[in-house]
Order: sequence, then C-alpha cells, then structure tokens
Amino acid sequence: MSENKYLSIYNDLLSKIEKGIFKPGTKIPSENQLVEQYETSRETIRKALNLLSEHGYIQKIKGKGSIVLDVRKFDFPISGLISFKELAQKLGKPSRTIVEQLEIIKPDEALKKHLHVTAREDIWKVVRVREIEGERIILDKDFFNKKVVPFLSKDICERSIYEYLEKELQLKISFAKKEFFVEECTEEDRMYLHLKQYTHVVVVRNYVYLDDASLFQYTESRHRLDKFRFVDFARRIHLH
Amino acid sequence: MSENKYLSIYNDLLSKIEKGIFKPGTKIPSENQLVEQYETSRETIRKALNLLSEHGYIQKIKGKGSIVLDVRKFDFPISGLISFKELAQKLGKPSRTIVEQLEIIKPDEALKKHLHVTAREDIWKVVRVREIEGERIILDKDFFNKKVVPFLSKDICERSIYEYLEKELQLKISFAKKEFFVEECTEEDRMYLHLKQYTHVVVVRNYVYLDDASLFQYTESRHRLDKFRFVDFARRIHLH
DNA sequence: TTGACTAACTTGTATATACAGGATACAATA
DNA sequence: TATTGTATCCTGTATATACAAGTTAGTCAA
Repeated sequence: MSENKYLSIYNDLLSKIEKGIFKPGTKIPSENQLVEQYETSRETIRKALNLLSEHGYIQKIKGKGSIVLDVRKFDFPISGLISFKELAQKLGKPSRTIVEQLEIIKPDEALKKHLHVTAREDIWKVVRVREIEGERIILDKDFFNKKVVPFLSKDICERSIYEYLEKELQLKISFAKKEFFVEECTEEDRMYLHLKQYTHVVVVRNYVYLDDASLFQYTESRHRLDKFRFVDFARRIHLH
Repeated sequence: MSENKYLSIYNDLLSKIEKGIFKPGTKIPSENQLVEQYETSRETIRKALNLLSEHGYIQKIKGKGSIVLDVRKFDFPISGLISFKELAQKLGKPSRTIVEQLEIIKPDEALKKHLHVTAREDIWKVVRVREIEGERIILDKDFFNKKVVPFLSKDICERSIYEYLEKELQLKISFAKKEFFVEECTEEDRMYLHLKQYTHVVVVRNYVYLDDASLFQYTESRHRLDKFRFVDFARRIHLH
C-alpha cells in the first residue's frame, strides 16, 4: 500500500492495535524482534514506533519495551485532521450532509484576514449542515481559494470534499490549526440547525495548509453545545 | 542545559524562532549548514527539526528547505500540556490562584473510574479557583493518588503543583489526554465562579500519566464560557 | 529567444555500527 | 538469608554512509 517502509510498518502495527491483536497494557514485540519480523533495520522500526508513541498508541519504556495504551478508544477522536465522513464512519451512526449554499463570492474583511487573500480574488463558499441521527447538529462553512480549487459541485460537497481534493486534484494537505471557543448563536445558526433551547454554539475555526505551507482553506464549524466533544493527546518534552 | 544534543538544538532553534531571529516565512539554515554550526551529525539535526515540525514551528519542504511558520503565535496556546502558571506568565496578565479545598478523601464511583483506584485508597482532593484580572474564571478540581503524591500543602497548591511534582518528587510526567465538552453549570460552579448570566460551562477533563504509563492525576477544569479558548495543531499523515 | 540538460543544492529514506543506561533474572558471595 | 555482581535483555542517543528525489540556477545548443 505505502511506498514507505516505516509508514507501512506503522500502519500494520496500528491496525494490529486497533484490531486487538496487541491488547492495551501488554507489550508489543521488542525492536529487535520487529527488525526480524519486518526484515528491516532498527532505525526504520524505531521511526514507526515513535510515530505510534507520538499519536498516543504506545508508551515506550527504556529497558523494558513498548506497551499498548488504551487512551485512544474514545467516542469522538477529532484530534488529528479527520474529515466528517471518516468520523461518521468510525462512529457508525447514520449521518447525512446537506449542502445549503454553494457559490463563488468576493471576500469580506473578515474572510480576507482568515484566508490571506485580496478583495479581488474569487472564493468558493460552501455551507453544509451535518445531520446525525436525524438531528441537524453541525453547521460547516467552508471557504476555498478558487486559484487552488477551480471547480466544485453540489455532488462533491455532499460526498467528501477532502477526498476530491486529495484524490482528484492531488492536493497534499499537510497540517491544520484549529481554534475553539463558545459564541452566542446567530440568526444563521437558528435557521439551519436544530438548536433546542441552547443560546450558544461551539465554534471551531480550522485553517488548513498544503505541503508548501500555503493556506488554502478556512472552515468555520458551528456545533450544538450538547453534541460537541473533543479529545486531545499531548506529550510533554523533558529538557534534561 | 540539556544532556541531549538534539533536544538542546531543538531548544536553541525554538528560542531563535520565538525571539524572531528566524522570522516567519523565511528559511532557517539547511540541515548541512546546521550540521556545521552545531558540530554534529545530520541525523541529530534532523531529530531536532522533526520535533519543530511536529509542534508546528516549521514546515520542511523537500528540495527547498525548512521555513518558519507563524501559526503558533496565538493568544491561548494550551495545546501541549502547559500549566496554569506557565500560561498566565505567557499571557502576562495579572492572575491569582485561590485554594478553596485541600483534603484527603475516599473515591466515589465516578472518581474510582476516572483514577482507576479502589474504594479503600486515599485520594488528595484539591479545589482551586483561578482568578484572571480580578474575575473568578476557572474552577480546577484535581485528584491525586496519595500513593504517588504522599504530601501536599496549601502553599504548594497556591504556587505550582507541577513544579513541586517534577522538581521535588522527581515524578516524570509523560503524557496527558484531554477531553472537552460543554455542561450545564452546577451549584458548585455558581458558588465558586463569577458566572454572570451564563448557564453552561466548558469542562476539560485531563488525565495525566507518568513515564511508566501509570495514571496518577485526574483533573476537571471548569471554564466560564466566554473566557474559554483552545488551540490545536495537527499534522496529517499521508500513506501515499 | 527558447528549451533541454546538467550540476549543485535541498530534504527523505534506509542501513549499519557503537555505546550508554535502565530492567531483570540468576548465580556467587558474605 | 541477604546482598552483590554479572550477563543479557531492553530502549535511547550519536554517528557515518548511501542513494532517492525535489528545486533551482546556469549552460549550451537548436
């Protein structure tokens, strides 16, 4: 599947952890054992194990080995750039995407700032509602620079824009910066979402960058309070 | 400062980025140049650069070099296990910690689950209010296993528990898992915080683990809606 | 002038080796 | 019995080498 040796080993070990072949609390084979199993060098094994460690799947203990953590099997693993489609699939819940708006606009002041574009550039604006188990829970407003994404259709937006961008347009999405806060809900929120009695929404601002560090997408995702949940894993660096 | 070569190089480059010696959008010296500057091997340089990349400080571009990102200079960099004291210092705002409770308890059902302990074990319970610019904004409820943390005092809790744990007790905090959601505020919230008209609080559950992957602290941090903000940086892995 | 090629740079991957230092089991010793 | 030493696992760090592959600037020929 992968060209990369260490990434395919990472992937293989990860699937063994997720399938429960390696169980939480137990040790995975030692680096030297894995060297023999995968017929590669120790450094290559270590690259794969370090990735697993950074992403919170294993804990390496000097002198002992690597044990499988169980901190990852959570309800709502948004952490780490996952798309709505992937997420809905993981949760196994019936979900639907409704495209409410799809148009080309000129950026206003706020958008110029968020997308780092001039007033004359064309911007795709996509407004979608995410329905989970029959309830309209999330309002997604995506903005793409038309220079980078020349064409979009209702059909693409209903499926997965990310899949289209990565597979069709061969764009390499590299990293994203997310920002969360809580805000009073707007008229737009009330129009598109089933808000019940709630007066506030959780806003997630998402800035997505390509391989060459250029910003190409700005997304504002507005969640109903009671349905929002976020999980984060972080390691601490010790100097000394 | 550090024993580790690659960590001290990481630290040195990081401080140069933060001080603006390396400016956002510009390239840092190439790997081979850094090899000469730090008189070390390329692999060691690459370890330092990969850390910077994972933490969102630089973007490495094949064939070109590493450019400095500016996505990190945000108001509220909680991402990555930072303590309240460190945070308040970074923001440069006048802040105060008020210890409201400090006692040893036996865990109830919820706590038994969160801290993975039996009903007979002693647990430190610390309740603190974080005051920023005169307003009581955050309610922190910390629970420590007394086996791991035998002694605590009001004085320690007012300063930084983390500093005490790491410097005095030599505990090696390794990683943490955070969980966020929004909840209706409780009587306790109303008692301790200046909640204004808000009916909900943002709850951050924090599970902190030591080097040997043992859970030793559970924290529930309750934030007033309008003062909550969280920033996250994530890279996407491509399996080609 | 244009276009193709090349040389010299960059980062990415894979390998091998060496040694430091933590964990553990077991045998030797007091 | 209790302790100490030792051999042997383990992971962590540092180094060197080789080649792949992307970028860029300059050269040279059509």
